[in-house]
Amino acid sequence: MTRRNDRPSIESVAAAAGVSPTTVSHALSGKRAVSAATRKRVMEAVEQQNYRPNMVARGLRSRRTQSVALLLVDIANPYYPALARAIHDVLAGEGYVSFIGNTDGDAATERRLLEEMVARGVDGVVMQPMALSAAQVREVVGPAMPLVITTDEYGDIPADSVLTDDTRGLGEAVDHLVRQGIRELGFVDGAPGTSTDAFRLQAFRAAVTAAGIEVPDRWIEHSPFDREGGAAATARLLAGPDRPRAVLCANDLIAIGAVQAAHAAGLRVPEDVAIVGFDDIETAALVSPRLTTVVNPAAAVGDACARTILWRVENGPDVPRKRTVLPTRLVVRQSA
Amino acid sequence: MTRRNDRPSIESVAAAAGVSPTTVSHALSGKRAVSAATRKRVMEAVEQQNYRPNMVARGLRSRRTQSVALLLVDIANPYYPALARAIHDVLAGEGYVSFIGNTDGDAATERRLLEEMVARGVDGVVMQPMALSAAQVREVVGPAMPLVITTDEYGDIPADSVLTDDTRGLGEAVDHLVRQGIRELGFVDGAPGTSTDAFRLQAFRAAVTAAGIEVPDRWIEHSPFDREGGAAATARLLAGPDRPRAVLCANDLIAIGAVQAAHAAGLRVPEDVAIVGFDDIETAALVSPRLTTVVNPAAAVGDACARTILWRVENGPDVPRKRTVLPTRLVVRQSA
DNA sequence: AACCGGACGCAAAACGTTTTGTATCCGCAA
DNA sequence: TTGCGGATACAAAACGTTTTGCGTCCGGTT
Repeated sequence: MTRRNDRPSIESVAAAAGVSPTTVSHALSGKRAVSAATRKRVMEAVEQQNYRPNMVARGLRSRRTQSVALLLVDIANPYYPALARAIHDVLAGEGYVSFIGNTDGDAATERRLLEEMVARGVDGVVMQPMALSAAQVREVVGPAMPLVITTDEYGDIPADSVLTDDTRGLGEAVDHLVRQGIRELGFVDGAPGTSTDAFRLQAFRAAVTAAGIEVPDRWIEHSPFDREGGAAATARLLAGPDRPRAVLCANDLIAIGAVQAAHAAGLRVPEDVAIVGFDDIETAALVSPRLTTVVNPAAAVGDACARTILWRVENGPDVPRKRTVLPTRLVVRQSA
Repeated sequence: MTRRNDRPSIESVAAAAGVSPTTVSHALSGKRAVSAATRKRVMEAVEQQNYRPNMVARGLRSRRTQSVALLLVDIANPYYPALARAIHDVLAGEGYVSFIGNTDGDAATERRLLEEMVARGVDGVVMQPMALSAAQVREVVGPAMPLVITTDEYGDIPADSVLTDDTRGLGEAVDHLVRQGIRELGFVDGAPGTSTDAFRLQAFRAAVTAAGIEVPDRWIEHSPFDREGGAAATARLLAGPDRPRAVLCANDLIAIGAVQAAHAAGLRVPEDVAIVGFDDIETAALVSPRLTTVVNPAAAVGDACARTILWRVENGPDVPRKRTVLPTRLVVRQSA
């Protein structure tokens, strides 16, 4: 009596090939030598029964699940899909499979999702922590878990990281504006308390300082990372009697809102106020005026994350930490 | 000597609580009665050791992994993130975790990813098959696997399904055009051979027939589901001496390309040629002219997929199949 | 007093692999 | 001839749970 609705097991393959399960395992994994003739018989049995090893059993015994967790703030945010896609592609190429989770930048959710992933025995975690510090993340995943994070922090980060050099692209943007004689710059940052935002604002400050420009605090606004927020924040920025001649934004959605706010205020873009975005999501090239923006190389970031996690899985926790920083650059279109 | 770097096991919890592992399991799962006093001791031990059950061991024994696979064509396509997000949200609320995979609409990839997921013991699969038929998908996942698919087929589908009533929204679009006296309609369909495309074209034909309109074959074009393809296909459509007065598109990216092609041909939108999209991705409301389009309720689809898969997991393979069809509707903006 | 059934807890098997220790065989060198 | 080492294969343990079959205890009924 065969078990109903069941996939072939290593045992059934072994029986068909006239060998022990051990030998099948070795024939498939190559961990120990198996004679060519035996291997051939095994492979035929595998083929004929269409055997695929049960990965959960394998995972239990070998402590490798061939899976990694991808924990993003919000997959629906237009920046992430390209990143997720790139990660998925290189992982899939190596036989890994991806879990995905949306944290919403909430500490409790970040923690819960991390625990859920650890409990499932993922081989590694790629995460964009917002509420938790890298150290806190490290604590919940344990000291040996391969971990790459995409947000920067001061000091030593107990994980591998892949980052973007936001200051560089923002510097190009500031230069671009200055060359047009524009020195009155505003900035609409993301919501405070998130970690990206602090660093993007900091990058702006660095870029601006490098250009020898002073930006008054009243020209720095905060907004959620979406269009509505960007419109509202920009409206505030433009309401005062001395308004900036250009506003740089922490992401493209905010920038698109900024353009709308400028239009609503009867201002022309870029003639009256120049707007520059950040990320270069697909929409940026499609809105009107087409958005001048700093390109954040999402696919390259994803690619680097995936390669880094695989490298760490391969090499274990003791090899020194890797920190990858990818350049950003300005793409000039119409809005500035 | 404790094992190095190891999480607490059910055994260590049992020891701390002074009971057997069996009792801990029952205390946690509630499968058998445990006295209040014992349960309390167990819970305290769990708390104190911060015990989380190893899901891969649990999965091996119980054959439930609390995970589902989400197999989409391409997460980077702007329509999918909202869908993925909705699915993720309801699943996460029930303690499930999501695998994600991009099939690219390729038969071999669809098959490989499905097998990979099955091997990992997912509790269910939500998939948008493009190259494989539902029957083929069913065959690789086995007869008992909960399966919901989001593409329609003729005849009986061996899976639960959640679909959109594309004909309805397209009908609204046709009516909208007819009311403006426009009866010369073109259609830019997706790439032939994919399953969505066939059904969207069919929906267009149904809508058009219902309105008593005849559409000549030369006004029907095919294109990949992206902007470049849409522009090229529309250029072909508008090149002839008798061009349609309106072109409906199989998705918004194609429609955005169509607008560009119209502009490139020196035509005004919508005065010379009206353009209507499909999906209502976020970009649709941001391009210029703002796109009139059929809204495809991605979040609602995702929500329904997730609820359906959970329902099926709950109820087993024997309860009758469920088929959910969600309405689509026209949103009128500027392009038509 | 004997019986019964429910509540409670434990031991052992099972899930499907990988891993490790060991046995056998064979050829070749001493 | 003996001894030895490599090649090959197998048996058994292990991974960390859930599940199942029993046993014991207890209170209430006959």
